Amino acid sequence: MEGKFKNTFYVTTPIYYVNDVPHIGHAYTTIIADALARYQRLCGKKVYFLTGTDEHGQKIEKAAAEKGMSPKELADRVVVRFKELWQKLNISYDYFIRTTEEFHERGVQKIFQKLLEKGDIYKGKYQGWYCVSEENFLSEDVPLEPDGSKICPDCGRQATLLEEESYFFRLSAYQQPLLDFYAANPQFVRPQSRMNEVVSFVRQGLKDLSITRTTVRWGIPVPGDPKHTIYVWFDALHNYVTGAGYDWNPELFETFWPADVHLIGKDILRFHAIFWPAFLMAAGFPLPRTVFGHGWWLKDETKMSKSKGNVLDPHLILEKVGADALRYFLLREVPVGLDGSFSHEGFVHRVNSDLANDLGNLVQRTLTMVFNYFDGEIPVPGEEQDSDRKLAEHFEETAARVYALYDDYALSRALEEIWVFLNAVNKYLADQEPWKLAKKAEEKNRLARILFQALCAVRGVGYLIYPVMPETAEKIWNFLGESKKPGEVLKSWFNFYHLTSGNRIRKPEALFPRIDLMEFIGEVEKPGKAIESRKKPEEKMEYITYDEFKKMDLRVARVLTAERIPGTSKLLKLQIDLGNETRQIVAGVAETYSPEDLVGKEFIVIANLKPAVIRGVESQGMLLAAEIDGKAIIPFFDREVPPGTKVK
RNA sequence: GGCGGCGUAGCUCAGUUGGUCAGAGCAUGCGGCUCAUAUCCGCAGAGUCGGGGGUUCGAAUCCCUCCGCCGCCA
Repeated sequence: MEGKFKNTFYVTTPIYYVNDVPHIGHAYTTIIADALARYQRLCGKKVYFLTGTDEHGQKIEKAAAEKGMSPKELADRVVVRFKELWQKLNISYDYFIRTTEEFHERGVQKIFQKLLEKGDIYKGKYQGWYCVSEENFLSEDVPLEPDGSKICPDCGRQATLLEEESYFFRLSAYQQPLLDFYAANPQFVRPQSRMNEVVSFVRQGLKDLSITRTTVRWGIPVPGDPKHTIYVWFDALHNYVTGAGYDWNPELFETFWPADVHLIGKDILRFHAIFWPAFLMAAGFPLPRTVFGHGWWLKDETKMSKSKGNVLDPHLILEKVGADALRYFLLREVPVGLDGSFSHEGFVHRVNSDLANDLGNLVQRTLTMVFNYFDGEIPVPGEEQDSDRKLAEHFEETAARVYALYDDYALSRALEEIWVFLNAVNKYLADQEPWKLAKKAEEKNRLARILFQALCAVRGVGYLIYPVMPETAEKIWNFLGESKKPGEVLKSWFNFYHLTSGNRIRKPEALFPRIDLMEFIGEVEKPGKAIESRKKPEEKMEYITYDEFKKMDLRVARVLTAERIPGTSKLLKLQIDLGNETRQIVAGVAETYSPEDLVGKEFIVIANLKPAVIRGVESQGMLLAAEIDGKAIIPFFDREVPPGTKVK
C-alpha cells in the first residue's frame, strides 16, 4: 500500500488464556514471533513485539473458584509461569500485556462506546445454546440431540439454553467490505489455504455477533450498563491496539499500528481473520497486514491434550538441551502453517545431525585447527584463490536467499538454505585438506587463507542463525573473539570478510553435545521429574520477616454450618464462629470432606485476608490446608480450643 | 452433503506457465579422509509420479472418472 520503505515492524502473538499453564504450543507461536522480531531488528527496523495474557471470562472465573482463588490471583500466578518460560526461551518481547490492566479495560470500553454511538453495536435479545466450557453460544445449525438438548461440537459437553439481553456487533454489515478487503489483500491471511477457507466462510453470509454477556461477571463492564460484561473475545482481540498504545500512548500507537503480522494458531483463525478486521473497520482503524495461522504440534502423530496426558512440557526439554535446540527444531522441522509431529526420536535425530554434527562439529574443527596451527590467533590470510572466492560467493547468495525467506516468514526454508551452505563449508575443508598443508612449512600462507576463509564462514553462519538461535550465534561470535554480538550488527553492515587477523579466538566448547536417545527419553519422560521441575519456581524459599508474619491474623474457627455450592465439585460454603463474630468463607475442600464432616470441627483461618467473591459467594477468609494431588487436607487440633483464639 | 486441498523412491517432501522433471533430505550399502562432537566428504540402489480413460508430437504437470486421505463449512 505505502510505496515508501516502512521502518517499523509490529508483531504479535495471541494473548494466552490463563486457565492453562504454558505448553509447547504457546512456546511455538512465541518462538516464531521472536525469530521474526529479531530478524527485523537486524534489518534496522524499530520493532514492537507484543505478547501477553487473556485473563477475563467465565472459564477463568470457574478455574479460579475451583482452586479457591480469585480470578486475578489465578492470573497473577499463571502470568509468572509464562514470563519464566519466555525468559528461558530468550523471547525478546517488548511488552507483555494483561487484559486486566487498567488502560486495556478503558481502551476496550472506549471503543465499545464509539461503536455503540456509531450504531455498529446495538442492544437486542439473544437466545441460544451456550457452552460454558467454550464460552460460546453454539452455532444455530448444531442439531438437537434426542433429549432436546444440544452438545457443544467443540468440546463435546452439554450446552445450556440461555436467553439474555445482549449487545450485538453489526457483523452482517461488513460482509462485503471484508470480501473486498480480502480481494485487495490476498496476503492478509496466510497460508493461502486458510485464506480460501475464510473467504468461503464469509461468502456464506455473516450474522450479527453477540458481544456481551450477563452471565459472566469476570469481564469488562459495558460502559453505562454494568450488568453486561464484554464478551471475552471482543475484549481480548483489542489487546493488539491497546497493547500498542491506543488511548494511552499516542506516539507508540502512531508508530506501530497497524500490526505487520498477527501470529496465531489455526484454531483461532475466524476471530482474527473475520471478526477482528470487522471490528477495526467499524472503529476506523487501519487493518493489520497479515494474519498468519500456523499448524499444530502433534505428539507422535496424535493431538496433544490434557486428557491424554501427552502434552509436552517445554521445561524438560529446555533443561536437557537448552533453548536454541528447541527453537531450532520447532522452526526447522515444519514450515509455518503445517502441522508437525513431535517425537523424541525425531527431535534427537535432528538435533544430533544438524546441530551437533553439521554446525557444532564444523565450529569445533575449524577453531581447533586455528589453535593447533596458529596458536589460537586469527591468521593473516594468503592470496585468495578461486575455491575461496566461490565459498564467499556462495555465502553471499545464501545470505540473500535467507533474508528473502525470513522476510517472507519462511523460517524453515531459511534454515534449510543455511544448512546447504554449512555442508559446503564442510566440503570446502574436505577438499582443501588443511591438515595436510599444516605439515608443510611452505604452505603456511595457503593454510592461513583456508582457515581464515572457514572462520569467516563460521562467523557468517553465526550471523544468519541469530534470529532463530540467538544464544548459539553469540557463543560462536564470542569464540571468534568478536567484540560485538551478532544482534548488534545491522544486516546492511554485515560483511563476510569483517574478521580481524591477529585477534585471539577462545577455546571452543561443544556447542551441542550429541544426545543419547535412550538417556534423553529417560530424562524427559520420567514422570516424577515433570512435577519436580514444575514445582521448583514456586517452592524456592523466600524469607519474610517476623513483622510480615505478624500481619497475618490467624485464628481458630469452629464450623457452624456447611453446604455445597451448587455446580461446583470442590467448593463448600461455611459459616464459621470466630469467637466474637460469625463469618462466611468459601473453601475448596469438598473433594475430601463432606459438609457433615466439618460441622463442629475446628481449624485455622486467615481472618484478615481480603474478602473475595468466588462463584458468586463472598468469602471472608481462608482456611489453611495441605494440598495433595489437588485435594485438601485440613489440619485439626488434638483438643478443643475456644473459637477466635489467635494462632502464632 | 457443499467448497478447497492432497495422494511422487522405505520415510518426509520439492517439482514455476505440459517437452533433460523423474528430484532433495533422511534411512540403507560401499568407498575416502583424520582437523573435528564415532564427526566430515564422495559414490550407489530401488519409484509404471493413487487406479482407469482422454487431450497432445509429447503429461507427474491439462480434462473426465473412480479409490483413499486431510481441512473448512454444513
